[in-house]
Amino acid sequence: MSQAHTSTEVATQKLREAILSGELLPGDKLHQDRLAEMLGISRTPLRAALTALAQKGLVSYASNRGFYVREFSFAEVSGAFEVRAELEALACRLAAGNMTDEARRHLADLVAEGDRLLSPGALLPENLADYRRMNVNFHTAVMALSGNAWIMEFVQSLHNVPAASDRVIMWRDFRVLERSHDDHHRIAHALSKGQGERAAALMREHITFALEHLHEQMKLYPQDFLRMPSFDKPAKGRSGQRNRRTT
Amino acid sequence: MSQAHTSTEVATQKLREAILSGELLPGDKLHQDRLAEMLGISRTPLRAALTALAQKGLVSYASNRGFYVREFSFAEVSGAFEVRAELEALACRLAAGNMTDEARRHLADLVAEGDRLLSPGALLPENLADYRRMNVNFHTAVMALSGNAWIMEFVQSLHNVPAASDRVIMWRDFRVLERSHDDHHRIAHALSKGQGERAAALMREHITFALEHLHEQMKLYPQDFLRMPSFDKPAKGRSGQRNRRTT
DNA sequence: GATACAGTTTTTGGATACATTTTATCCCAA
DNA sequence: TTGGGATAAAATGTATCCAAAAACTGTATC
Repeated sequence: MSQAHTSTEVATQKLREAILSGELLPGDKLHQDRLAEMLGISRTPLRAALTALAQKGLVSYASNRGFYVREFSFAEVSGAFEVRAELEALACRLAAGNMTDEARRHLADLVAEGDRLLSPGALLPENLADYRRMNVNFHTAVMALSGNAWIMEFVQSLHNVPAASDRVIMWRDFRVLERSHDDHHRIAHALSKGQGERAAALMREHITFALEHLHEQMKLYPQDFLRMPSFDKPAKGRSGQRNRRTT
Repeated sequence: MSQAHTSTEVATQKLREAILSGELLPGDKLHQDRLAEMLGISRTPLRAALTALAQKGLVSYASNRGFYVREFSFAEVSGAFEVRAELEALACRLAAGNMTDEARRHLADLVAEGDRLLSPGALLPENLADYRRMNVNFHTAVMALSGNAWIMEFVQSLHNVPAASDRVIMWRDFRVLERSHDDHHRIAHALSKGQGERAAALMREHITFALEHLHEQMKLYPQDFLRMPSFDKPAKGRSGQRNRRTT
């Protein structure tokens, strides 16, 4: 499947992965020479990749000063949820008018898969990745059904914000997980019946609740979020320089 | 005041202007050698600029095939309005809780300026630019007051879509202009009183109406939109190759 | 007359080299 | 000791050069 990709694209993808996976931490300086050598390419395609990621909001850039892994304030994370809630609610409103039998089936399948993954009464570690994928697919499916490509594009951007992503699953509290998945049930149900406003309201609540839960989790288990944006710092602080050389 | 800008940034800005002003038309091929020579820079910073603009959605890119000025379908333009309506409505809801006396005064000033510009009973050609600026400033001010930077960022992106921009003023029908400006009055009023939902509803209608009006204008004066996205074509058509060499 | 094909030309992608700016170091003076 | 400033070192921004890929052109063939 991987074919004829240009080095710039490969580098962009690798850097994106490294940032989203936490291999590169917010605030890290992105030295061009070192990174280029690590990736086995010259600085030209690397800079192209960095430029692209900067526009996409994953890295920050200052003239003559270079690129850094972007840091997000808690306000930005919180704001990302607000906007996501609104955009995905809009997606529901639009999707309700575009429902086909195939679409209904697709959503039902995703919901059923979630049921299956939660049926043991807990989210087993080996099911975490699948659940995550299912969750992403569900939200993506709704946005695709909306027929408005901007929604998908912007929500994708917001997924670059750590902790604001669908990828982040709060697996500690099973009750919360069940409730969240039940939202999916109800959203799929409402959409299938063409009830756009109802689905929109559910989706808005679904995402708003996720933010609230995230907030609580951050208070309960702050250590889980240490590798995340500068949550503890009030605004803009230079994060401690770490020596990372894990080839 | 403008100094110390890197040539990449200058090129990015110039290209953006050229595209948004219509100097470069959707579908135009962006030859690297020629553009670099025109701008008086080498291909390296030019490519950085193009890469940035590609991520921002102003130009499209295909590997080994180069950059083109992006073309938008009518569905995309229409979708841009939908999302804008939702995002700016959200901005109103949030801004209502952040109103200060200074903010109230700022909005009132902008509204008053609009009154002044419309007072002759028509939008005079020499006032067009000022009215445009006022309009942009009003919407920007509301988004800034929301305190959510994502809203501003995404709406800015949508302004890259031709005809979906605040810059585009429908000046033909003065009645419509008056009505639109009256919306500003009411939005500012509602916000000043902290009535977020009311302001949001007004803003949503304000923008939805703009789309509807655009649609009508396109039917009435199609020639005004010939230089715009491929509106007349159903989906993706190669726009006729024009020979443009107006140095 | 249209189409497929091969060779040429053009254009893009990437590597390297150079120029400019920023940052770090060190010395000296207050 | 601390501050300032000159100098050195490093990193970034840009230009140029080379390789690979695409597009173009003309010819031959059906």
